[in-house]
Amino acid sequence: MARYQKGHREQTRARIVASASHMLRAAGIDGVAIPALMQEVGLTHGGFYAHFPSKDALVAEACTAGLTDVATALVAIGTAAPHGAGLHAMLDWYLRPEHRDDPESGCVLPTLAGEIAREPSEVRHPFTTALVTLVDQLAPFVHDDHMHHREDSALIVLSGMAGAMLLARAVDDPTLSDRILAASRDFYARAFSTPEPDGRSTDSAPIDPSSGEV
Amino acid sequence: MARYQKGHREQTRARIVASASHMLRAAGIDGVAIPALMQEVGLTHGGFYAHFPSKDALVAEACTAGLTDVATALVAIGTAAPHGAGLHAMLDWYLRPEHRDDPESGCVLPTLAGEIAREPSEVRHPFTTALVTLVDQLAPFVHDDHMHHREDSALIVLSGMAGAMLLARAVDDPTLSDRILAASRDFYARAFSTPEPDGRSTDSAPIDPSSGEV
DNA sequence: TGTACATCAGTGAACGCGCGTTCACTGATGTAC
DNA sequence: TGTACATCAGTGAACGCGCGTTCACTGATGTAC
Repeated sequence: MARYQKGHREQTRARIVASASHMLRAAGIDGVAIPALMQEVGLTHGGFYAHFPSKDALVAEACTAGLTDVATALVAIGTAAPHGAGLHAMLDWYLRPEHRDDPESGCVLPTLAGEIAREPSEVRHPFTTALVTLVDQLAPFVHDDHMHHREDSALIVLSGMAGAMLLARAVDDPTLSDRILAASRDFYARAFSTPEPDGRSTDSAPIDPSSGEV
Repeated sequence: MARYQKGHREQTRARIVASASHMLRAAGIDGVAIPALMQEVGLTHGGFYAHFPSKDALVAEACTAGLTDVATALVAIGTAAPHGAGLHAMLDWYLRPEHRDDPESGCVLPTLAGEIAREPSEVRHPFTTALVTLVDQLAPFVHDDHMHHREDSALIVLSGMAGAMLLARAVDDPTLSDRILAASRDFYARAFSTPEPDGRSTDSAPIDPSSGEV
């Protein structure tokens, strides 16, 4: 073995987490085996336990990392949009068919939240912390007349998007799947977009949703 | 072995499907092993393959059965509610904490849809058919000013409820979990309830949600 | 009425397989003296 | 300057285990003649 540069170990660890984060979204927690993961990273499986005490520890970290990635992407898209159109841009980005067809690089919630609910708190606790952070970052982009707390509205939009993507992916019929996404996109945009000074809602032009992965 | 009464075989098959339907919601598809399932039914694992050609075939049938159960329960609750308050009653029933805490007897969507998305069409196709039926049954209870199709509104409510339950179960913090459920309940009730003749929406009294399992 | 055989739901040992995890080992470099 | 040893990321055989599935068998009953 070649001698390693400083920080090599940390880099390897980060590569394991990044690969795991993508493989978990694609195949689910039970669908990812340590040997396959380490092969993807370019190492042999034995080395895994030099970096993580158990598969659960890796799952906890990879899920959290995936959720943080979504948060970053959503905030970037909301911020890049014209003033008042941030939520609309986020909805367009999240609920587009390309996202549905690429779960590996997409939001963690539709792919993994169902399994996370059955994981030990070692996984669920850091996941919860990351989710709260995501909700806090979403809140400034969400408007609602009736709610006192923007975080409530952010929770509703986030769970609504996740639920729509969940069903759109589970369903066998492409037409129905597209319809779930389109109907939800329109609905949440109408329900939560910032009203213009004159009182109408902002049905602003859609933002180009073709930018890269989460 | 005792000789069997007429229809015994069909009854055994139905018992396997019913047990599987509950066990799958509790532990996920990968979390249910054929030996454990057959033990639950009171038989040995070898007999399984006299009833089903494979685990996938059972999963397809059990998921569909679970979804049909939810449809039946929701329609019963919506129908029993006072006129115009059906959706409100369904939301109260679906999004209550007791449902969150008893996934085994609850809706299939938050527990299994994420895994179903990765299953072969042998599973996804019958699931889709059952979902369409559920949406058609929900549609009469849903009202919306903006949409032309009630089925779109029903899809939105259903995916919104599933998404809220998905996150409420994944999260580690009971207060946050309750908050997700309560906020979604209020929001969808406001957004989709039938308007009264005078134009106000029906914020009717909550229906007793203490009735049995799905 | 008696005997031989078919039926049929269920049994349980056995199969190959891949999993998570452990551990003795490798081999290139850094450090002590 | 030379030698002995420590360090350290990674290797790969091996462990016990439980999975989905197969299959020869059981034993009580129904049916043919």
